[in-house]
Amino acid sequence: MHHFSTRLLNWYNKNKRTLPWRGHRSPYAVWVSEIMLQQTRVEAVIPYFRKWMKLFPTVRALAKASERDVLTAWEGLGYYSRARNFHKAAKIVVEKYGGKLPRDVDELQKLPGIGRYTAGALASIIFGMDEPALDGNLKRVYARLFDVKKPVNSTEGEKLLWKIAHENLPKGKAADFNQALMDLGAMICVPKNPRCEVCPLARDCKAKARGVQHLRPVRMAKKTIPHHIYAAAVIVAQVGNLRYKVLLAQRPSKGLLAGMWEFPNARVEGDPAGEAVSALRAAYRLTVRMKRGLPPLAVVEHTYSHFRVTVHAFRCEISSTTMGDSLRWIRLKDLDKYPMGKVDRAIARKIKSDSHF
DNA sequence: GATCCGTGGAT
DNA sequence: TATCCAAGGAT
Repeated sequence: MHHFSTRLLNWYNKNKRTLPWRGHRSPYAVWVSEIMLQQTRVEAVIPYFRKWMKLFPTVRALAKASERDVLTAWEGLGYYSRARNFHKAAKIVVEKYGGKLPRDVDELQKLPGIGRYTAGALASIIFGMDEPALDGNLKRVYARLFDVKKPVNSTEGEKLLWKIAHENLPKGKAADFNQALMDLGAMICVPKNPRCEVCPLARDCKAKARGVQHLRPVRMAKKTIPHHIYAAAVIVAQVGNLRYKVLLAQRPSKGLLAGMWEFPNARVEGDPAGEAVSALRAAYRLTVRMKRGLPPLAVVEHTYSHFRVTVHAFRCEISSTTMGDSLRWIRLKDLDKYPMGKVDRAIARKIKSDSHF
């Protein structure tokens, strides 16, 4: 009985996905891909990867870029701290390592945005080092292959899976092996309805032998997410002939959508139209005025990781301002230069397409 | 060590 | 429509 890695690597040679960062000569390109792929699907990453490599082709180019340009390039990808950490790490690599990634998993892991998985992935894929890289795909595949009953998102389960990953790593072949398991997890050993009929490792799979592949991996239940309603103020003022400016607010440097720009908004409990003015006034100390009976300019629903929002964007005016530091007038045509989350970008697009402006 | 951090595709 | 969950890391 051969080890399953032989069958896996044969399958990989014939069936591996062709991805923009594969076979790339630049270690930096692999680094870009690994950061973007954290908790993010390949299809979502590909267009961002191409754009990023044009904007910031090298570590040095990234290190020299402004944070706003970095965040704007990341806009829409989510988990924006990845962009900030990557930017910081690029600067460190340029200053401390002469622009080259260290060939050492512990040193790699010290860089912001690089944890245990990414360090292993970079070490194996870039340098061919014998390091496992346990991501969501490998956890699922291993949980089935070895019929792991411990929850994969528990401390005990993770510890066991890393042990399995170390023990099964074929020496000298970690780069292909790690990526092969990722491709297998993405194409064959998928979360729901795994395609065991065409799986090269079906004969090795303990969960399948016991007919419980659908019950693996075991995962600890997550709590249900709350739903909140927000009222956002779209405050537009005319600057000149056919020229307008919009009032935007910059979010705090920590927490959700840290540092991103948004339309001034406040949480409301019930009827958004009825509570908007007082909520916005309390939140921003602006004297806001809203035309009565006017429907929202846009209603946007969105789910974040841990809660859901419905945002009603109202046309508002301000009669007097004691503008806080976070508030700023932005010319309508410059709206794209200010990185926003999905909800506020949707509102921004709505305004720009509005024939009134 | 549990919680927070975005978005979108699949089912 | 609602739920799951991704090439995880930081706090």
